[in-house]
Amino acid sequence: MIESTLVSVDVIVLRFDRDARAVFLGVAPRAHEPFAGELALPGVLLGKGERLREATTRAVTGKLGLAADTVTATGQLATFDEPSRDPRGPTLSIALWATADRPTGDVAVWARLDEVPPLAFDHDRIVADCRPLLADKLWRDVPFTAGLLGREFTTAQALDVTESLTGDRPYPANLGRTMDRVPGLERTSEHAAALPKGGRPPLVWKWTT
Amino acid sequence: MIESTLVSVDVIVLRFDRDARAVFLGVAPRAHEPFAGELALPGVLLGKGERLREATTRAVTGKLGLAADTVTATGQLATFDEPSRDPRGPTLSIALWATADRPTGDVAVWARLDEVPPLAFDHDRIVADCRPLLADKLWRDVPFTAGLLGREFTTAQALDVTESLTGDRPYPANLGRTMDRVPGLERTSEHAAALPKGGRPPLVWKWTT
DNA sequence: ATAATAGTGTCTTTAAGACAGTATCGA
DNA sequence: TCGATACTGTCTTAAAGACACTATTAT
Repeated sequence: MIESTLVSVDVIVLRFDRDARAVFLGVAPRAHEPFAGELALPGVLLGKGERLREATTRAVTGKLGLAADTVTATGQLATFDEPSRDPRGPTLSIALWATADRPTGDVAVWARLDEVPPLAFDHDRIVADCRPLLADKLWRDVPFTAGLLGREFTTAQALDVTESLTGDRPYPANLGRTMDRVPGLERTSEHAAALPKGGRPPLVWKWTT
Repeated sequence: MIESTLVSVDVIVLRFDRDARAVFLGVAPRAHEPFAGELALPGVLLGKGERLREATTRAVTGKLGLAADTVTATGQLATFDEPSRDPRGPTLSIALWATADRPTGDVAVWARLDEVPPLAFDHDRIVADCRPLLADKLWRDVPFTAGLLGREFTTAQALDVTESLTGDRPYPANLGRTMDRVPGLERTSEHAAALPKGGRPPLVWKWTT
């Protein structure tokens, strides 16, 4: 029998903050060596027979301290196999994404996706490599998009999320047409609450499912 | 220490047969239980510290009997974590793709991609789930496309590959414009050898790298 | 010449991008 | 009313799709 590589699961947890109008990445200082005290993606070793989905929840609750029901969706990104990525020995890292709807707990540090601080292990590289994959999922991967934006949102919020993920802000009218083509997404005639600074109250988009 | 899941690597090996004008999937009858004698994707257990690229080559040479230098490119597809996928116990399967340029050895069975026979384990599902990912790589992932088509090819061959992967055959003129936009691909003014049945000799496309 | 295959030019459709102009709120 | 925000309609550009037509070969 071949001696097997350990498999770790590292999670890119995203949360859209409606007040800050930006998408944030959840990281946490490491409790143990190596890299004790340094910020890192939440990650755990995959147990025997454990599903990736379970390990994702375990990482997000255990390492970030989020409540399990704040995780709205999860999925795969890519696998990193550089043998020297962990000083303790060769491990495979499966990068996954998760979306959270509110910042429960007090361990997590939330960093704007466009200002991610240096991270432990090869996590900088994981984030850098996965960013285009995440940007590509927006408006194409429905669970991801719905997980990030929530059940109801306005065009302005959709613009904020798009800007955080892709780095550029589309014209509202054009994004509206893109959203019209997203299956399961519906432009309602409901008005959201008016904004603090005044201005026309925006219409609400909803998922039909 | 948590007991770790075993990691296997299963490879979708693709080869374009210019005579048969179609893309073929490389599979082989299993030598041992479980599923002895049944066709399966070439797969191996990932060794400790082994790179995915090495394991891919090991699977393709060991299980399909191909010479190592027939593999023209490799890459990742997705991870399958169903715990009951292997009757011997829970294993994670990382699905990878590889392209081969000729059918060396005598173990491999080459099945047309549109007529894949039933396979062992959950390999039917792996192939089914990965087919859209493969179709998406064509003309977008340059190493994949070049690995499949080879250094030089004609428009007719590009049409054949596209049809095998996507299930529908574009108009030659339109595919030509798509190829004009592929970085590193060049429309030459060289003519390929005339065809057996007559007809105008086609022009040759080449990779500049 | 004819069958067979390859390549070119153009029209149509769809999606993305860019704006000007209009609408609706709070103060 | 004015500043601030939201929505609508239209023009432009780029890509994909669909063909009619022309070109070059073997027989």
